[in-house]
Amino acid sequence: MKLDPISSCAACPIRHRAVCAECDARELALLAEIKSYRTFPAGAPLAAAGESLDHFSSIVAGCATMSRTLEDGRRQTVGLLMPSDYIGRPGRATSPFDVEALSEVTVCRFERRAFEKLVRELPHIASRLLTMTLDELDAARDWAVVLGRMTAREKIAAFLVSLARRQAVIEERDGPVGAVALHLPLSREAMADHLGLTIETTSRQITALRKDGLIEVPGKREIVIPDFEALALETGDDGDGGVIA
Amino acid sequence: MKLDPISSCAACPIRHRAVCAECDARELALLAEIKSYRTFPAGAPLAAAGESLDHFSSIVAGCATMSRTLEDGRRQTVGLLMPSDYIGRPGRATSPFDVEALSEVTVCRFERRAFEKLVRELPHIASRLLTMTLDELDAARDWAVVLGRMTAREKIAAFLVSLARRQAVIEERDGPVGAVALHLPLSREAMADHLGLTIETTSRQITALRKDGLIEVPGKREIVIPDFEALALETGDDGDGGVIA
DNA sequence: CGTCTTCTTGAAGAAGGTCAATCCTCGTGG
DNA sequence: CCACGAGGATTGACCTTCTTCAAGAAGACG
Repeated sequence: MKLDPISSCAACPIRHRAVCAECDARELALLAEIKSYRTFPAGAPLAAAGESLDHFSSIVAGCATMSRTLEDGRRQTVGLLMPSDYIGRPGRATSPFDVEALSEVTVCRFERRAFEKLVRELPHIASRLLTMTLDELDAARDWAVVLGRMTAREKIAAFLVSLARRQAVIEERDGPVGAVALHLPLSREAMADHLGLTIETTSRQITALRKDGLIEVPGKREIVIPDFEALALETGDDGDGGVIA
Repeated sequence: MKLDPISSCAACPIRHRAVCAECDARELALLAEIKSYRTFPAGAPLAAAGESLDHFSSIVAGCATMSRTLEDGRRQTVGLLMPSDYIGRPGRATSPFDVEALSEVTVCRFERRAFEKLVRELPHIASRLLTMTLDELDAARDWAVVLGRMTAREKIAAFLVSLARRQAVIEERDGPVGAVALHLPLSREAMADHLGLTIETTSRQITALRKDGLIEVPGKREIVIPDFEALALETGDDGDGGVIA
């Protein structure tokens, strides 16, 4: 997906969910002056743990992982970045995690210093950034429950349920009910890293869910959930604490 | 620990780290008008998942856990709240998690509506809240690495290392080096819930670390780390991505 | 001094990891 | 058009780690 570098924010697919969501026309004009688009191919690094990160970027299109790799090679993905999610933060010049494009990724970005100035001077930016960060914090804590206490089967189910919910938001549909088709933006290996499992266990549990009729697997990167509520029951979580993301 | 309800913010132990840290004298006076202190005994619930939460509270003294319990009783702690940490958020009337006092806890709190007004009208509050939330998000993501990829032994080591670091911050000392004494604010069960382990595995790994000379255990709630760096090496993380909290 | 709670230790079992072989699927080139 | 090869995915066999179930020790407290 290519975007015209000077295209209007009005046509931006993440206009109403990204860090600019609360901005008015005047503020958007200020942003447009200093924003720039950049596209990365699948597999490209968008940031590296411990390295400098000079921009604050919002994902416009595509999908990326945020992860850390331990000295001996064990990797844990700590966030799956989808359109409207951001990379970087005001007040810090290095990234604590690796960020890697899963598919071709287009970002809308600001030079760090300039963005810090925006956060200081435009309350609509600061306010939206706070809301998004609080939401991300809740999501990260929800994910800790998945990583710490769920079985392999439940982890797979929880991941598919959360992915279906996020795709619904991105495509501006209602929350998933009944039968849902899902495209997986990750390989089995990336899923395993996200779930704290091995690739073999991930594969086996997908097969098990398929044999139990809870999912169909028409292609390696395609999942059909015939009954969303039934799959959600497999997570062991009654969901009263908020949406898992 | 009891605090005078009308005591001056100037003498507050979390004055320079809490959500009010960036406020000037004039702003503190505004806060003082609407703040109230409340103390909870050990074991008391400060919030319940799915229930309404009418205040934004900062922990002044004591320690609490933030957790979720699955339908079948499995529990995962998603955050260990220490002085200066906050409970609640602007724009949301219910808590996504249970919050429970581990020791006697004193909080400084604001009625939710009043706090939302503060966030809107005092940029120093909004800015500090954003910084704290971004830090919490990094910490939650760091913890995901512990939960998802570390062994039981590494989890215990990572927890003790992170606790030592946080205690140093709270007591306004330098970061831990060499020999460090540590008071555990949690029971073995609470530690297990935090680490995604059983209480038995937690106990066994503490014993193993003791037998290996990496820690001493003078009391059930007391740990001495004779060589902080040696224990940090047991976490398998080289720490280049930021402090684990 | 008993009783309750918390912690520790032991033995057995299960879940998931490791190692290894095989299978797709798709792109390439003969 | 079809054989070949490479990368990812699946499956199988075995093994390690952690959990489960059970019993006992150590404090804390009336």
